[in-house]
Amino acid sequence: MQLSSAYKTIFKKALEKSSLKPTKQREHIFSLILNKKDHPTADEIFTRSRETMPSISLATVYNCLETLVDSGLIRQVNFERESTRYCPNLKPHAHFLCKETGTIYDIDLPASLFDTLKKHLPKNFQPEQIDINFNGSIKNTNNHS
Amino acid sequence: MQLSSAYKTIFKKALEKSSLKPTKQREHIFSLILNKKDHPTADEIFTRSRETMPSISLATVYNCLETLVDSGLIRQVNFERESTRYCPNLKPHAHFLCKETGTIYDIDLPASLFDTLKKHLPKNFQPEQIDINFNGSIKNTNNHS
DNA sequence: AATTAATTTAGAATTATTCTAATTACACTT
DNA sequence: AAGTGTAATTAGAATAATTCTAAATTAATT
Repeated sequence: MQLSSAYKTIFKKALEKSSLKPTKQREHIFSLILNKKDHPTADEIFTRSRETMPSISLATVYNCLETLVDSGLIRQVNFERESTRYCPNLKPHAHFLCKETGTIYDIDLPASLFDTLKKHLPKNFQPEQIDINFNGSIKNTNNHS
Repeated sequence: MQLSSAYKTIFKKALEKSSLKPTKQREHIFSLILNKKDHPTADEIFTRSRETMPSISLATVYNCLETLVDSGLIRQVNFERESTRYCPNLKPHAHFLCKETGTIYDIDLPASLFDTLKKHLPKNFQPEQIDINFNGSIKNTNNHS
């Protein structure tokens, strides 16, 4: 579980901007989320972390995730009141939850669509974040051959 | 806390469609949400219910809310993992959470915008629901007079 | 080496929600 | 009107994700 040197720089810069330290644990968790982009929960991240860093605690996982989110390195994804999941994709996108499998898919969207959305707000409303969540199912496309 | 006769019909029809009964408790909670459209939590609804129906239990409030949502009479609103809130507005709209006051605002959106969003999904993705949540702050518009 | 501040840690506490099992209400039959 | 069966309500226990607390560790600085 290694961070490429490019991401290592991004990681350090982002944390230093808020005068936070690029610790082993923070880097470990960040690399884990980057290398398997499957929207894991804190608990899943905890389990995966332990494989290569057996001494890490669940509280640390929560702490690190919070600092990574605050530093803008990852995003939170929430569907209803399910466990919070984490996403390293920072491009403008929405999420689609398949009700049958529980899988979350990233749906890329043009930035213009977010602009259009913002235009529907009253002038004095200043959005910091916009979450767009679909949920539904994924149709089987067998071609009856 | 009375349901208008128009809403009473809607209420009964919606429940009967899923062969559920239009009980006193269900009607009470529905009317409460309709008459004060402020996105209350289950616990707030519980407190308000007790004022006029002191024997109702919290479990019943949760049960009733679930049946009302399933019957399509109200919608759930979730921001992060905060308590679920409930909304009687069934028109296409988004929600804006003001981080300073905690107030949730309905943001009306044209149905066409939801259609546009759907067009960005892969063809075999079938959305049942689309949630759009803004959060941010509301700028003070004093005119320095 | 000593001091300080930040981070990590284990485990307890919190809190919204769901579950369980008993009771009540109600429609339908006799 | 009494009995039966099913759905709904109820109180309280259980669950589960997350946050809190206080102690221990780490790392940087004097």
